[in-house]
Amino acid sequence: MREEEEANWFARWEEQLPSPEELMPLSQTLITPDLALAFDIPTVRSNPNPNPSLHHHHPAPSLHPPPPPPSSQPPPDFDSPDHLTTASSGGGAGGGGAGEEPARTLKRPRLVWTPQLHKRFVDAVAHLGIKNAVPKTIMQLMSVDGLTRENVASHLQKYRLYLKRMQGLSSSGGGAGGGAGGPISAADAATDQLFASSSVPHHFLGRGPGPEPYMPFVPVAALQHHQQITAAMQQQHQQQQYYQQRHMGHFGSPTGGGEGYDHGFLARTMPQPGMHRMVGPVAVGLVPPPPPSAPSAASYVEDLESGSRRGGGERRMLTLFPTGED
DNA sequence: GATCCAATAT
DNA sequence: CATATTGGAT
Repeated sequence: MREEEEANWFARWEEQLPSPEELMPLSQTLITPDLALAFDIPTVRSNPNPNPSLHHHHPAPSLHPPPPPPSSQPPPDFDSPDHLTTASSGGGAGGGGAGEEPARTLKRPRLVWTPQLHKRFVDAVAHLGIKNAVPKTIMQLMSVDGLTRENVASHLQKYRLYLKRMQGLSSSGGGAGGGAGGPISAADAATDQLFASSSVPHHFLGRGPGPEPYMPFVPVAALQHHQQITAAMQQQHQQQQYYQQRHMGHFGSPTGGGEGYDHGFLARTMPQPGMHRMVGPVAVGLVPPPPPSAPSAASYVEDLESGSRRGGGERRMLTLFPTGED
């Protein structure tokens, strides 16, 4: 019964995990020093990112915004491509960038909730239970560096609306896609793309207060590290995407086949075949405080997927959703 | 004071 | 439309 369901859930979960190959392909290569410096993330989220023994490539974009002490220069981050409009800073400039003052007055670019991020979000909420799923907690569980409570709060707000909407809708189609392929698939309005694509934990709907159903435990793998996701990572891509979206209708995706865009970055590490792919919560030194009646497992952790799936024909935004649900 | 939440602004 | 920001309430 319920256990079975959960078991399935788990199974599916694993299936969704990205394969080692998809793991960290690009990523930091695009991070510009500017960007790195630009991120002045005040939050005290830990990010001891031990950085896996990556190849020569530099440590992950752990854009740890170390409070730039006055006497500090941008780390010699190897040469990186410029661009990435971080803003217009200065005026002009162009060229080079120049002013290096870390500008505390920098504003971070809008966070873009990619399916990957959203998934983390949903999983976190699911594991926390509606009760404990408040921005702060969610944020902590997500362990995404750079993510702020406000970011989560905002998204949560929308997410709740989505759930609510879904509650009232059970089978009648209102109009949108008309077809109901399932209880919730009806919602394919452009609005829900993100949400619709992600699996909504059943207990969410129609569920009020009450003890949480308990999610499957997650053995806290004391495994090594997995790359910590940083909002910055997302942001990089986000920026590009956002930019392109705004300025170009679609991406230059070769119709028909040319993929040409698979960022499967944001990966999780630990390809150990045959072993469960659970990773420990990144924040090893900062495990979220056990909420009053928190779900047993403090670390649920989950995966990230590569967002490259264009089925052939669909002209949705690029990082639409991959999860090939059943 | 912190944080949640809903509303509102960009 | 998706996020950010603000304001009121807890």
